[in-house]
Amino acid sequence: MENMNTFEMAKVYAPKEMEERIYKMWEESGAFKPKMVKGKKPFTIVMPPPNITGQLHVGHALDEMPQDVLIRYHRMKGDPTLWVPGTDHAAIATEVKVVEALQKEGLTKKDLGREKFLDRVWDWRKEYGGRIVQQLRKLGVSCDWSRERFTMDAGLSKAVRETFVNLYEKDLIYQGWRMINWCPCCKTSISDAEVEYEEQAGNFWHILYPVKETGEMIELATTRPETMLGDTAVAINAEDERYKHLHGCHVILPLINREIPIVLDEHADMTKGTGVVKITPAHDPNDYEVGKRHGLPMVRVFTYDGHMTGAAEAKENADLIASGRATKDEPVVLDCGKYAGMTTQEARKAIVADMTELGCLKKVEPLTHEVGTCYRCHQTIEPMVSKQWFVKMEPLAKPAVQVVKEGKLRFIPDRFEKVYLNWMENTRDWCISRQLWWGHRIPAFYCDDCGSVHVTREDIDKCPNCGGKVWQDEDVLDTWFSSALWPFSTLGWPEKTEDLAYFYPNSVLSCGYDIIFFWLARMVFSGLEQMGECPFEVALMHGLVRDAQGRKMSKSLGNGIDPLEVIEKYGADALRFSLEIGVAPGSDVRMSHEKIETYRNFANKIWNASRFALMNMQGFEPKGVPSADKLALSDKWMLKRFNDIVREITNNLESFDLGMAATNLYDFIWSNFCDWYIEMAKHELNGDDPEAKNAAQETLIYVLTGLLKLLHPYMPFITEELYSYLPGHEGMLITSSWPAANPEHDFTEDAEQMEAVMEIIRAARNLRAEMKVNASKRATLILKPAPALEKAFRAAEGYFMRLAAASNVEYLAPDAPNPEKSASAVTPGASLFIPLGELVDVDKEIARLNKDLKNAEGEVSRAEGKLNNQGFVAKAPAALIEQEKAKLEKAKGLVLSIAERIKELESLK
RNA sequence: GGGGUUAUAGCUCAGUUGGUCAGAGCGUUACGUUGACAUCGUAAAGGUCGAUGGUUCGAGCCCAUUUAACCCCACCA
Repeated sequence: MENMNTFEMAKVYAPKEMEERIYKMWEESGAFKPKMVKGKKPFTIVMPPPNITGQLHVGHALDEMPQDVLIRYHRMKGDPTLWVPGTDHAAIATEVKVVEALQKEGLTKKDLGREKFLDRVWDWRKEYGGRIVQQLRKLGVSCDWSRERFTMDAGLSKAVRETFVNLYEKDLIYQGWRMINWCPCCKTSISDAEVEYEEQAGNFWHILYPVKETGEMIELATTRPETMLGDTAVAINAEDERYKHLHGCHVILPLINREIPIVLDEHADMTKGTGVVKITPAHDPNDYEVGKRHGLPMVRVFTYDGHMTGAAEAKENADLIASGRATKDEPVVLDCGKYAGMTTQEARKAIVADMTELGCLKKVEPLTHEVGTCYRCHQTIEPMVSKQWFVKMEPLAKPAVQVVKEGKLRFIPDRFEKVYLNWMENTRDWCISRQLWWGHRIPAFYCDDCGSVHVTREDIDKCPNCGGKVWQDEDVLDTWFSSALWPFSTLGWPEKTEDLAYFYPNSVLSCGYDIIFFWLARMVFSGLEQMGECPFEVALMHGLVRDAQGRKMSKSLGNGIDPLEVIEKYGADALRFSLEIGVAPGSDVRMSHEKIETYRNFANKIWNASRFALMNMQGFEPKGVPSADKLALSDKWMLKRFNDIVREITNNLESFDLGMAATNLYDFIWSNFCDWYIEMAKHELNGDDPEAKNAAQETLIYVLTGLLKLLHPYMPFITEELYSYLPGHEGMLITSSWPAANPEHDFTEDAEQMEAVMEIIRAARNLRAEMKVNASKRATLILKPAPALEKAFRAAEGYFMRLAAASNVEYLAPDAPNPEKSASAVTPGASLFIPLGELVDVDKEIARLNKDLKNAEGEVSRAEGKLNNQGFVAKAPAALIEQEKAKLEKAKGLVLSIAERIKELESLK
């Protein structure tokens, strides 16, 4: 490919035109597909599948970044690298969207019926499901789209079914009546993990129940008076002296005059309130347990859509019991009479009013308490007793705890290990059935004739026992049940595919810490159970995106950042970099347009640095690696520093310090490469020594090529584009090889000399700035160098002239008198003088030098203190002591030189 | 109630196993357009690393106590 004429390169980097073109080139070239090599360890990540309902938001961008960085790094390293993308059917979220769409047409789910409704969801999916996947491409994700999966596609549905049947056969899935979390808004059960607790203002209602045997009133407190109609006991503690006389007595429930027993139970805490607690087994998890201990009846008073039950529900329930299809575990439904049909909130008001009228309300005490809400719709959760399917967690959790304790699964940062273990060690059975239509239908078939239940891999229509007609369970599975299988279901399981054998277990799983319980934990035990191996070795956690003030981004606050808009304006690379740079693993990221702009500017910097390099390549044929003999001091310094940064970035990536690697790259490219090296190289490039020029060209291209490679995982588009312009490039950057440090370029000594030169340049600039010398006014730079460095300084004259505005450089012997009327400074490598004639004010000169002297003296006393400390000398490592000694010598020398200079100036006064 | 995170320059944050008189970006100030880049350059100002005590020759980093903010988990009637 011919080198691009640099005149065609725009002065300003314009991402918009190139990103789409480059992405298309990558995708069509097959660069995203792994090169499977037998015996070579692959690097695999599965992408957390975004919901098909999703619109790309900046949280997705943050989610993809660490993955794409690692994937691109490993691909360049030469590992067989696979990143599997896909989408999640998102049972509730999607169903809600489609129901809403129907509502606009005046239709309900029931109007359509199950089959037609599902057709509508698939239509919806066809229309919108691909949207998020197209949007992800704009971020530059380099996943293998040919392996894209969907949690509801045929293969994954098979995996779900296989898993369900496996667990059922092992007795790890069971069906039963249990206390579950019910969302009256979504009208489905949800798992414990899906309940979010919110602090809410509420009341403590102190109410009075009359005791039948003694006629006295006992006081108890409740936060939910509307549940009292479902009370089937009152509990006191057996040890409670206050109530010993009530053992065996009963109370008459006001409002409905139901007689219920007073039971003795440890749940009643003597130290809390009055020590008396009402027991509503059908609507409170604690009371449910108490009820089971005492064989109390369960009375349900709420409907599944959040109203008080009435005659209709009660009759239905009675019929069910009469038909024998209800079990003893099923609550009896109460006709709540005058309260029937009220919402629970309305009932609360009415019941409190009626109790007040009866004189049964003693007092109301305001309090704030944690209320469970649904993570989807944020409505209050009602605990209900309901027949559901559960995964038995204890046997599954055990190995999932083990793998972490044995270090087979490592969390980054490791504090999340504790979060994970705490959950895994205490988790309760997982309620997996959902009263929805969109999702994987539970493969359980019921025979009404013989009452048997059959869980099968293939659908059946006849009862295997009696040949009677069977019907399938109406419910579907929790959407997380299918995503729990993602690391192996996407590779073809339960089929024994080549992909599965090669890419399982995965290498890394990266996700936000907010889905550790929903997803990560469940993948671990599912992988262990179905595959016998932990699904990944490393769990790399990231945080949440916040706005500039640290608030969560939300629609209501309007503080969101639209990634598509940002990409349009600043480019995907700028967005990507701003999400990664300086972010410690697992911590939240603040985002703002200003921040993204900063890294757009960085992209522009690289663009222009490359433009500069290309402008200076006329007639240049790169040989690949610069050889030592013709290299200038600055070239050697650059090559040495490049070695350093290659090692540093590689180490950082290996240890998952992605934010650190980005910071290092930013600093290195801007400061070392652009501000220093390019500026110095201009001397050779514009000089009349063709060999020196060639060496600078060689170095410039070598280092620039390497830097583009190092930066590529973070800023894939601009680096790919620039790489294509470089002389000597081959193929695409995305599939090029990761740079390695070249030991022949470890020019340590030359680099030190260069640093001494740089120090003089800084000092000279400082002097000029302080003396307010116009930048365009050149002046003689007089050096009194340390003898060992004079040669290096003479070689660096061009840099002094170019970077320190020196008109010429003169040298003084160590014992020569210092020039008069000069601004001066002292560096370890040399004293420098800039004769500025009348501009020099001796008093100011002395003042400034005194400041420097003070600093140097401070350093001397610090180093001396250290070296005089017996403990330090005895215990510190030898290298450190040597270093300290060297520093002391240096500082002492400085003190002497500065003091001498001051003395000299004093005498001039 | 249990667990966790954070506290470093005006703002946002780095600082990897304790060892170069504490770093960056933005902001501020002063200069500056000499053909890569004003989406830029040069220089400067600015911090007793939340507080107290301890371990150590040596602490921003380790330990204890403490203050403040935030987060997660938990069935507190």
